[in-house]
Amino acid sequence: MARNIAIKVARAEKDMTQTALAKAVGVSRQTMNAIEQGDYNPTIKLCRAICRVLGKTLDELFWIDEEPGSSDGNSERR
Amino acid sequence: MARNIAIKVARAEKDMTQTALAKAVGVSRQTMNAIEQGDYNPTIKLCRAICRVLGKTLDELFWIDEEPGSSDGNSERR
DNA sequence: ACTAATTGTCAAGTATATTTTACAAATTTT
DNA sequence: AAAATTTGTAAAATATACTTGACAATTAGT
Repeated sequence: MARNIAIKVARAEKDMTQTALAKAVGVSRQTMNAIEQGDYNPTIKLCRAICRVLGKTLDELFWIDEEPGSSDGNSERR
Repeated sequence: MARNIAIKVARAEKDMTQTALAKAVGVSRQTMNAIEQGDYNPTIKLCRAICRVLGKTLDELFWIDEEPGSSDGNSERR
């Protein structure tokens, strides 16, 4: 997939470790790591939890970062 | 959980049936229905697909609509 | 009122998100 | 440069998202 750098940045802003974020969000450290690594496809419930802890919106943390197919680098949506 | 009315509305705006949306998004009709019904917790990948087809953002379709716990009616976030 | 289409729901199965344990890189601290 | 913390990765087990098939309830069309 594609690595989620937005989370890494937001985490850095809050000075949290992956382990800390994982705990705050109620999920295993490996799961958090895998998400940042882009190795999968979390549940929206988990995404919301991450957003709440990091103080970001879904669009900020989970929009772009993957879904091939569209192929052109257009950043338009809606 | 809580019914997702935003999707129902957005679907109406596009004059699409649940079946049509399900097909457009590559998922079964029952799954789309269950999501509108709030009976679960889709994958973010699926949420993105729905947003693309309906021309809405993640925040517009998938933010509020559940997560108990907070209990007060405060709509603040971030 | 009748018919057809759409929506709500259930049960059993399959696919995949998430956990646990465990270890090797890499980074930070002393 | 050694020790300690953090991060990347893997395999096996468990929980849950999603499918398929089938049927009742509701809504829209005639």
